[in-house]
Amino acid sequence: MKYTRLIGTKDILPGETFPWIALQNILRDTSARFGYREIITPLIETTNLFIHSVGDVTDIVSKEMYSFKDKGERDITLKPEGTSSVVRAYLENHLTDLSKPVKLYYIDRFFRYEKPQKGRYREFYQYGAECFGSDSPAVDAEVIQLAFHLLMSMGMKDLILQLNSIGCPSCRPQYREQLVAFLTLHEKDLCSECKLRAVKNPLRVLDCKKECCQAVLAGVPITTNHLCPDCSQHFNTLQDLLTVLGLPFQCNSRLVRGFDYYNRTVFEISSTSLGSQSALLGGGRYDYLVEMLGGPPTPAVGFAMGLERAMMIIQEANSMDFFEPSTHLWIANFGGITLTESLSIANQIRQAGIRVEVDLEGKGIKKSLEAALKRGIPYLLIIGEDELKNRLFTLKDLQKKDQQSLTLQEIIDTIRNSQTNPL
RNA sequence: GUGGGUGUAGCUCAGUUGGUUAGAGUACCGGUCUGUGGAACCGGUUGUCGAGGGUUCGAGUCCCUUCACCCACCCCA
Repeated sequence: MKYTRLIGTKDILPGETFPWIALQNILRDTSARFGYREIITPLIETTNLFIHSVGDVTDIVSKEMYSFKDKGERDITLKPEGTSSVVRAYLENHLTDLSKPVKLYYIDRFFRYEKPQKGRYREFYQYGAECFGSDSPAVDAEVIQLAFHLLMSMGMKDLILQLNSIGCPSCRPQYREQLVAFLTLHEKDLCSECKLRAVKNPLRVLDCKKECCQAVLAGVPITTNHLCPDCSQHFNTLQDLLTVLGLPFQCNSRLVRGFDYYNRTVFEISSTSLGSQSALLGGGRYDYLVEMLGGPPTPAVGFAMGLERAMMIIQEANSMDFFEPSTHLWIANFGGITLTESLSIANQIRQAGIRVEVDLEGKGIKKSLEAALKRGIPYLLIIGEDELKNRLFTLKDLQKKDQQSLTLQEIIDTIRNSQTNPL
């Protein structure tokens, strides 16, 4: 094979595209039901945007970005995540002037230089929702409600919501201090990576899965015990709201996120029916990011969902019905004038919204019959010289196995009125 | 980045202790068949046996290297 697809990329083939589109339809429809509006941002951004928003000590920025210089010597990066771009566009296009809260969503593709495995690619699709301009816990609750609504519209079950609060600039420093003190005390028992994390990004130590670290973490100071009164109240109100809304959750004091811009609420929804790559969706509050990127103080909440993993669950559970439009009518002909006429008649029938294909090689009835049956096409139209004489064509119903001589209009009516393969 | 598994036709797979020109099914194309049912029969195309090197008179088979895919770790969605 001379050319092959790049590692970690995927072709979506005929037969697979329609489930994707159907999934996107669900995402758009559900988002609209919550008042979210779609935003489309460029695939590329300046590299600094991600360094400043996601954080330069995160794995994504430090080793997973597709970055390059363009011919104008500009530093450019293929988007590794969506929130940074949305915030940039929100500021650059003065969406700050819209009445708050501003609710946006995106369906986009992103790039991360990671080792591919099940449900994870280097080029991947994400849906994301972002809500700007309110620090009310009701926004957190509604965003989580949207997340559940989306997943359930896809027919998903076995969902687990994990919830935590990681505080704000007025309470996190103190917590961080205690955490670092604790980690320093137990430094010798931590794994080599966590020894580094303890200095650079101590919160990340909390979700290390290594046994040695887990043992140490048994006695670790817990974020939710160190929240300031405002954060604490915010977190409690959110939990009350979720309870009232009937959204089941587990508080997990070890839950943290991989991006630096989060504060207060963080959450993750996973599915027990996935293997190791079980996280379907994750997000949280980022009240300081807009300001960090040069905008006015603007509290915000959001989450992102990986669509490959969602597709895997949907397909395994067979939980969505996909309808791919397929051809209604195949036209058999005998070449020459009958082929020319077939092309012309096909277009007349298409005007009525019917999906028509013509035997472009004029190989006669037998071959067309086989072709139509092989493709599962329900109707076959025969256009030969006999038919052309009196403009009465032979329409075969391949399911009922009968045929009749009809005018063009009668053919259109017959196909439109049939229940198979609707328009 | 680390570890394990797998690579033979578009797809599913045979291929003996190393032995001639690498096979089957399926798919695809053509014919029987220039106006009627998914068939049947006949014929045809497709492989650098993942790639490179080594051992050998001889390698799909043994050895080394490498690449890709799958799975797990890491990380993330």
